[in-house]
Amino acid sequence: MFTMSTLKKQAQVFHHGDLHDSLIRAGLKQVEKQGLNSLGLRQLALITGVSPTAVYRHFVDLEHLKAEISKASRELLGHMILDAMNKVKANSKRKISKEKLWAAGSAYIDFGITKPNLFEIAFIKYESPELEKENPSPWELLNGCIDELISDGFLKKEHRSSAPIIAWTAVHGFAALASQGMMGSKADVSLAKSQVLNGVFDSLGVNFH
Amino acid sequence: MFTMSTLKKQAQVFHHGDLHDSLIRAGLKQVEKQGLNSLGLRQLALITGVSPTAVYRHFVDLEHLKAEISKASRELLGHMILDAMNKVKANSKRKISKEKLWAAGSAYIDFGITKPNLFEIAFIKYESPELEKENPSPWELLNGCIDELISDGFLKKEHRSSAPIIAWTAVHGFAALASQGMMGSKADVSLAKSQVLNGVFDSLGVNFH
DNA sequence: TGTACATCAGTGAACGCGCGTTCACTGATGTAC
DNA sequence: TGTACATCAGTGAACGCGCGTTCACTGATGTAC
Repeated sequence: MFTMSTLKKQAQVFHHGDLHDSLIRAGLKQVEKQGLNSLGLRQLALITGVSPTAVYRHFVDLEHLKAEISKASRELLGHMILDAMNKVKANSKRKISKEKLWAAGSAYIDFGITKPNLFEIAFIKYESPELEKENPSPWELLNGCIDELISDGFLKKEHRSSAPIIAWTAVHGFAALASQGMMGSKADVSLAKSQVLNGVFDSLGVNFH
Repeated sequence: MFTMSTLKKQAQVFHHGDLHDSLIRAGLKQVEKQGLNSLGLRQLALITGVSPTAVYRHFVDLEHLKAEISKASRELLGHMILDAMNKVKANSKRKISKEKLWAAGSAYIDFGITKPNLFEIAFIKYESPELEKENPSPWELLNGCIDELISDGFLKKEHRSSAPIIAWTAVHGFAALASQGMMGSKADVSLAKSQVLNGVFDSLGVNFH
């Protein structure tokens, strides 16, 4: 009880100290739970426990705030891909670049399925000139995979330019469609997912199994 | 001048006669030009030259109207695919199922690139229980292509179940990303497009060239 | 170490706006006799 | 063929609401001397 009120008092200090990031985090939570259309400046300020006006100290307008939330969502996706890749453990006898690509694609798709609203905001259109690139970037992680595939001798060099596009579009398309529930039941989704990932490897001329 | 005023008078009759379809057409035009967020009930009524209340004679609410516009957009996509397929002319010496699949995929992608806002609304989530299936349906056209590919002997029967999913996700993913301008310049897009379509044929085990 | 003061990061009230929807209504159309 | 009347498809005014943004402000913090 005492602790609670102490915490509350801390939350009510005049200077928030971390409002910029807090707003972005609140935005991610709000979108994930209530969908993209529920994202508003007043709504976000309310959740964060701050007046609407305070937002303008950190973002020029709602558009810019949304753009940053979108970027944060892409970074979340990047982290999930990275984690999945890192879980593929090296083995002195085996080269793991193929497994890493599979894991990356699988994580991308899972993000779309399990967090459809975050997936949606990650790829909205917006105009915000002065935005740094996301880090980690899903696109760059994918390109890293492709490079490894080549240096391990699994992928032909002449496929270097087309490989990332082929992999990205297939996996992105699947994630987009599945996140809208257009791929049927859970079992259907699971089967279709492995079909698509196998399809990617086939079109890269890499034998996964 | 006289004709103009006659037309205007006709437009001002009390009974519109075609309001249901007019609203959907107005919706498509509005979305294409001004984007999905500009779609409102009042806005649509204004464009159509009718009071906001009149809309409720034909749609239970805005959600249902949006769902019908979305469906109409999918049908537009279906028509573009169908037209592209029909332009592939039969030749007594050649079987054209491969060319038709290529044309279908190409048309799907072109729709995403040239009409990004219509592409967006075609695949939004919505809840509308009592909606007939779109006709022509892009998904069914694709499946027709696959069947032809098999009966022409180009595609193995064991690929029947995975083929449409592989083709759809790749083409849809490309269209979605390109429609957001994430594929770079026009030349990049054109190159990437043929890489993706070739990738689809490769993963189906069909040699296009 | 204490004080004056500039700067920073918030508040609270108010703005105009356009939205979706409801209400009571009315003009136009179609139908039965 | 004309008339009475039910039904259909619109109108116009009003509702409450929440939105993004602006304004003048104030409390908290950091810094120079």
